[in-house]
Amino acid sequence: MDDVHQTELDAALREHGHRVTQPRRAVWDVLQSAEGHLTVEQVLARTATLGHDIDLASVYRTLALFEELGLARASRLGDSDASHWELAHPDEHFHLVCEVCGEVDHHVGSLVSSIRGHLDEGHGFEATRIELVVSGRCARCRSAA
Amino acid sequence: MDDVHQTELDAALREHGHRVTQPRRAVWDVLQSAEGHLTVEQVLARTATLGHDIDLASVYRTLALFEELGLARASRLGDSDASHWELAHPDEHFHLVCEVCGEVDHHVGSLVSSIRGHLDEGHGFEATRIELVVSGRCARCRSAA
DNA sequence: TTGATTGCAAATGCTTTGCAGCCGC
DNA sequence: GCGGCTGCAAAGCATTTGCAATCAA
Repeated sequence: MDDVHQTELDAALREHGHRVTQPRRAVWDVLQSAEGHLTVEQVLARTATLGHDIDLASVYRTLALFEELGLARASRLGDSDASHWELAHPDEHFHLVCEVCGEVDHHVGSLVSSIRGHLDEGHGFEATRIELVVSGRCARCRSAA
Repeated sequence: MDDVHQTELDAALREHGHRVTQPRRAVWDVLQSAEGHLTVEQVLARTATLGHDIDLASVYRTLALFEELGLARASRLGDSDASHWELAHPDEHFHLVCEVCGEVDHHVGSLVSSIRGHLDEGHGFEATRIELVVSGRCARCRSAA
């Protein structure tokens, strides 16, 4: 698909002694072209659309590897049991989940990093991972009501 | 156990047309006397210690009811699959999970409400529920390293 | 009495794992 | 060729649900 992105994947895998395989390329492609969050099932479905016949277990294993390499991130959104995956964007953000329309919005801002700083200075807690999920009603659904 | 607390439970249940049953009293007792978070299995174990023989499914149903009534709250902490339950304290707080010692700390402060205000004013998003889980290393484990 | 609630057991849904064969290196 | 990866199927967990018996009101 996108050779530039594939090169990025290749480098990350090789750097840690992992092999570049077809399932890993396919999952990577899907994450690159996704506009938001995808469940594991959705990732599987999209690889199938691209003509790949990958096993569900491999998708799980691939996503776990990507997370370990810092390439992807999982979030528990809303009341769903399934994890939602996205590329690990360098900018810190959090999620706004609308309980009415179900839309998940990415909120980029200084909030997350200010939380980190606040904790480190005030309480000596070194934050490795900050997971912030806000549920409620988005502006559109509020005005529609 | 504590009659004052039981009265509180009775009122909340009756107000919504629910019955006051022995399993509900028992789960309520356990949550009251818990110093932190409990998994469903832990709640079950503690009711057993108190001499009650409750089914696991009933514990799930009871906790779900308590959440619906605003009496309890569930959180996904750390990398564990199981939900962790606690009483719904009126003050907003979030959780600091130490990846080294596993301790979960409650952090009370203005951070959560300031998040709510920020979202409402700046983006029209009405936050119903704010879930903030911070993973990292607590001060003690940092100095121990 | 009467219907909400429980216990029991089976089912569900997401995720993980064991293992033999395959493929990247 | 070697060893990491994959596909397949089965297992593992947390959680939910159907249903008959039970118990609060």
